[in-house]
Amino acid sequence: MIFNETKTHEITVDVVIVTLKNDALQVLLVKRTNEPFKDKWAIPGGYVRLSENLDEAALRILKERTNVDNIYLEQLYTFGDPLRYPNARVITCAYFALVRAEDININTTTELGWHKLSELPPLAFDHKEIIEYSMKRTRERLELCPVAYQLLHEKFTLTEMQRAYELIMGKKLDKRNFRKKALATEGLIELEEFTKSSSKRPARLYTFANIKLNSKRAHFIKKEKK
Amino acid sequence: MIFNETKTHEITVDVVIVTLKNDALQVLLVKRTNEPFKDKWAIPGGYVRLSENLDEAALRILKERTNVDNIYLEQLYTFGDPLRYPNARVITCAYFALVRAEDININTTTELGWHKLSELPPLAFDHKEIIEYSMKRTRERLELCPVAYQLLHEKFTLTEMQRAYELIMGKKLDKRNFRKKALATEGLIELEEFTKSSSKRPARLYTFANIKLNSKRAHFIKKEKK
DNA sequence: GCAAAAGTGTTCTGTCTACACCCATGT
DNA sequence: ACATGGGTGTAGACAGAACACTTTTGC
Repeated sequence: MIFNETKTHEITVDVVIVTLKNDALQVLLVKRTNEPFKDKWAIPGGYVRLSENLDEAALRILKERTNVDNIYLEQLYTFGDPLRYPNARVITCAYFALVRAEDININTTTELGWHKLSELPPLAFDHKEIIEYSMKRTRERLELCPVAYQLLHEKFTLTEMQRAYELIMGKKLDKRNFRKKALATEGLIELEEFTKSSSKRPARLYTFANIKLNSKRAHFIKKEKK
Repeated sequence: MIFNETKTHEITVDVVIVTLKNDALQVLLVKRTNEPFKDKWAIPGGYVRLSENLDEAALRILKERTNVDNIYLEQLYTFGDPLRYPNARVITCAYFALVRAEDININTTTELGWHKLSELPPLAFDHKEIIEYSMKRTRERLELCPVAYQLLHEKFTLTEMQRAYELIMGKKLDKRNFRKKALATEGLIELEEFTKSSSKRPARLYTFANIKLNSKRAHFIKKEKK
């Protein structure tokens, strides 16, 4: 270890929290009340405490902002450009979480709220880059395992699940192919319940068992009828 | 930003440098001369300078230790357990590099040298975990694009390439299937040169064009005979 | 009875796997 | 001539893509 000029480095954790709301992917942003970037929007973040590891810091910050825990949360990437933070050297470890809109109980105010990914306001720091990178990684991840269920209600229809996939992947999917693949996904449980929609044919509801999300590939296991 | 207890955080970059040498994957280690972990081996690392970003820090440290540049280098993961570094809070951003043994010109001494991944000495800090994680990620990556060529000479035989894959993946591969896939890989160039081996049938040599390594998948493009 | 979303199979194409023999060279 | 590694093809299984009509309900 040769150099010793680290005294003014600081390290933060920033968390990209994405949900599905009003048929759009939305990210939780806070409006900054101080310089730098006063009045710009930013993803929630905070300093890492000495007593906690990075995962714990991300979970704590997420909990503080959204009151959500026990969710899919992944370290994304560490951003350390010297100029990313004006007048200081702040290195940030970015985390990413997909959450159910219904699990979140925040008072959305003028300083805290959901913003559609397609209509982002001006963002502080390099947070636009962090959000874009997180969606890229989510797309790659979604091809390997069905993380999108984190966005859905506990019970959901296949059409809702398909819509979540389409929003993340940014393209339309074939209904029959999607359902074939979805039904073969490990952990998907077919319920004997149906939507009681205001009109239209009722749709069967499904739920997800707790499955390992880091499985190499969504495996194809036939489920038996009850 | 709520907390402000970061004064004693320090941030380093550690680089896992792997090469192929004597028919084995080997990692470059330095012997620590100071406490903590005096006389244990460690992967090369150093403090991030205020003026450089994390990639630059990793490249600089790699250059200092190995005199190699212009290589495949990827940020792996940031390790920030409070107890990973005794008596200090040092968060490290781990990088990973595959290098050609022939490109490296280090004086291997009792304090610096290659160690087989299969016979690692006792390591300092959490460096064993970092090395294991880096190999796991390399395996995943290798399924998507032919990064193993970074380990090979500029001109190589398909058997050499296959051996590199087998060492990384940790399993035997079928010769005919491997060659079929390798020959279809984008960027592979078939040369009109052959090994002049001491005995045995000469083997055709190949080389790699500079290709984008982050392509989604090794594409299959037929190459024409010269 | 009609509007609207739910639900359902087959064909085709391409990739992956498994597998055994002949070839070219040096000695 | 033989030992050694170099080099080649095919058949079967499986996954992904394309594609259209019937069913069920509320109104």
